Amino acid sequence: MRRHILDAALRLFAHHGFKGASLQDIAAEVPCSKASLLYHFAEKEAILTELLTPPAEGLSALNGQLDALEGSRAVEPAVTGYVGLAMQFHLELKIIFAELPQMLGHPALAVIPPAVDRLADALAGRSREPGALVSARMVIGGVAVAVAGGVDVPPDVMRDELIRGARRTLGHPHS
Amino acid sequence: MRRHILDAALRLFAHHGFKGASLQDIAAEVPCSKASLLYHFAEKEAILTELLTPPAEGLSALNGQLDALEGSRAVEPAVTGYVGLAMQFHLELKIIFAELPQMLGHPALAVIPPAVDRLADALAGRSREPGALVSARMVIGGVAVAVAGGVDVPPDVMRDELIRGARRTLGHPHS
DNA sequence: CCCGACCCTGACCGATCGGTCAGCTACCAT
DNA sequence: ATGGTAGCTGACCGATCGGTCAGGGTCGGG
Repeated sequence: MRRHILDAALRLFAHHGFKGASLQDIAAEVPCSKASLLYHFAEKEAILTELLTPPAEGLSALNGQLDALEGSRAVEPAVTGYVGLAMQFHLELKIIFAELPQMLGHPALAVIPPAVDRLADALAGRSREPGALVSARMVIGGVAVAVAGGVDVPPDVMRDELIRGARRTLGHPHS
Repeated sequence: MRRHILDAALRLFAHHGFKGASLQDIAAEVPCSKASLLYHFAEKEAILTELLTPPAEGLSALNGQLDALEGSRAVEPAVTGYVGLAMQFHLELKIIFAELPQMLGHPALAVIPPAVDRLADALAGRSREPGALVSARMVIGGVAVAVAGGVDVPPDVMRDELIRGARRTLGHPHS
């Protein structure tokens, strides 16, 4: 049941945003009563945090691996790791980008923006040059939008093209 | 006064989303009364449509120019034109990407997603190959996120880096 | 001096929001 | 049979939402 609620909430949050999808909407999608949602979850926000915990942990684990690498050695695993996470959690990613500003208010979600910053640092090859910083942000946003937007290609092709596009963006076309 | 309202609404919509920013919030930001907002604008949504009209018209005008060009000749002006629009309307762009799904419901805003599709087609050099389609979407999202996210570089440097990054993503590094 | 037009506002409306609560049902070990 | 527990729900709550309305303030032109 919790799984059904989370699935329905994931779809609705991704399509209409966190504030745009009401508990009534989620209950109608499950389907169940609104009170049943609040029996399984303490509050509406608890549903969101539980939805975003897996991708947040995935990103945190990726960052842990990337921290061991230095300089440009981190770029390639950062690209493949991020593309993999983005494709696995594409709906969650949509929520994260749409709701990113108000996440700073909720402690449980506040870990995400800094984790994105750490990923950007790895994608930039630990460089502080404006070109590297901008390119890193472009990869983060570009992969997210390409995955979220409806480009109709098979998943394995999409994954390959995302990785190659990201490498080109960063100026590391080889590998 | 209308200008003050639009400015306040632009900031709040960009930070909290359309549904996340209430008329009370906007009135407090202006500052004025909530009733005053609805004297100048028929409804809350009218504020949003008026905010998004200039970037929508700018994108439409850009698409008009790009339609005259064919194949890969459209790529370079598409890149520079889109980067220019993105930097000019970076807050509006944030709203557009966060609120993109529910725009299909409102006729006044429904023109935006197809316009984005036309831009993506130009960025892809009118190609139907998966690689070109994915790269075009990556440029659209990458530029938007890089502009919206707080990369602390001077505007002219940002503009230059965005154009170069987009060209690399598309595999057109020359020019 | 008055009038109409334009701005602006407090008070109010129904609807919907997130959240609470008492109680119903189904099940299971004793 | 019985007591307890887990799952679920309808009814309800205060707060806030977008939106309406009657009226007050402030002008410039006749």
